[in-house]
Amino acid sequence: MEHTLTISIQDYLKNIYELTSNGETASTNALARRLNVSAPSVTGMVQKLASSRPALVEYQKHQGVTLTKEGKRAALEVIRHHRLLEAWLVRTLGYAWDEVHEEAERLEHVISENFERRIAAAMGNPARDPHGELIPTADLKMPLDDSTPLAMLRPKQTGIVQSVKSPETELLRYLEGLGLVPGAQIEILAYSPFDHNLTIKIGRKSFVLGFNITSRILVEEI
Amino acid sequence: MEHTLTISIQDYLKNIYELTSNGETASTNALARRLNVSAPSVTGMVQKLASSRPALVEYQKHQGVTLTKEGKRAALEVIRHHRLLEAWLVRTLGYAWDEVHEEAERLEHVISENFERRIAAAMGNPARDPHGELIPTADLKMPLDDSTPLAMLRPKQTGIVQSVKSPETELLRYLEGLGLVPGAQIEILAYSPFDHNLTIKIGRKSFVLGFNITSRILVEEI
DNA sequence: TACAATATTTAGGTAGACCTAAATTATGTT
DNA sequence: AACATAATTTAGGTCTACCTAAATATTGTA
Repeated sequence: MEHTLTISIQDYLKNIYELTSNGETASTNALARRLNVSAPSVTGMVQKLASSRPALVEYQKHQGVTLTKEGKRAALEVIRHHRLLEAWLVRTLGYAWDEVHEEAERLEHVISENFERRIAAAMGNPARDPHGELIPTADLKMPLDDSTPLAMLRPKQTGIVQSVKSPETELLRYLEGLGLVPGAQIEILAYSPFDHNLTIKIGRKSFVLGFNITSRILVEEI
Repeated sequence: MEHTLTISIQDYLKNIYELTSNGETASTNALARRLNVSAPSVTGMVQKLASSRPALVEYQKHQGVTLTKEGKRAALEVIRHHRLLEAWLVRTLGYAWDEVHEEAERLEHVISENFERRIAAAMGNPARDPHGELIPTADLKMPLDDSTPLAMLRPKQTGIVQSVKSPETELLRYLEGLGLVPGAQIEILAYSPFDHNLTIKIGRKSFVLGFNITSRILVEEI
């Protein structure tokens, strides 16, 4: 029952997990974009994953892909590795939160279960990575997330930043400069309905962010 | 001038380095055995490495392989990664000295220079790994090793164990049980010329080891 | 020095993960 | 409802790193 999952396959599963977390299927094109691979390559791989036994994905021509139970487990394993590694790199090697992604991206595929257990234990089994993202538990369940996208908040509402979903170094640095990091208290000052810009206050500073950014930040309303 | 060295190539170079450290060329068969690969596969890869520009190995049909300057640099880089990782795993994650090899074997190919620098600095740039093997310096020179194989010592001689060259968990555990680890003080009690067995004393215990083992242990004579 | 044993290489394939170009299916308008 | 556009798949390759079987060198020894 044990597959040997290649690095490529692990990457496909991880990305399918992320694309389907909203309940929709993952399209060939969307996957191709994320994986930096051509669309035909995705079709081929997805066909293979669907016909492997046990199947890792559910797939109907032209209908997009979803993960099977086995595929989801494997995806969560990779995501757990990734997020634990990010936390580990920040906490024990002094990496900045914007430089861990790339390193974790390569390490996630090669660490043993032993390594995983050891870093998790050494950190006291953290619930979130440095970007505030939830870390799947050791038995591979993704904890419930009760946060809302910052983009949904309106003037007068306040919240605490939970997580920032982005692998882009530049954006992360920019947000850090604004103080917009997990844990920060924010208040919405204004909303412009046409461009979906929000004016946000943190401490005494305030600034305006577009939907592009606010949709990628999750907050806990208070 | 920057090659992209695949994991396979890195493994070839590392093993060629080790096989040629005695000044001889590395034979196709010896490499095949170490890499767990067929002899024809080695021939093919070695031809490729010899004709790449810049060439990573020197190779003449039927004459075995040696590393070029570039190949040696690349090999030392991998070996530095490996040994730093072993030290890191033991020191910060509490791995036992006999379980680090396998983990380091996979991680060595994917860590960044940034990661390498950080763990080296965090450990204060250690000179040796947990097996006592010398770690190539940051500028990729292998420090001189003034130690002698234990197998060369004769009764009355004493020394301090420097390193144990073996990836085998069982042997390492066995030696640890005997107290034969880097740093241990030893004295030779007896030598049998026919089978090359040595009787060795550590603390109050003494035991007999065959050439197979004594040739893989390096000591500093005192 | 000749020849068997051993080491190495050549020849011809395979599997995985890609790619481009061309064909097909879906979709969104008008 | 028809058709252009976009999304997806099929067809046909490539490249890397393997493999086995067969051919060829090298070597040690009779």
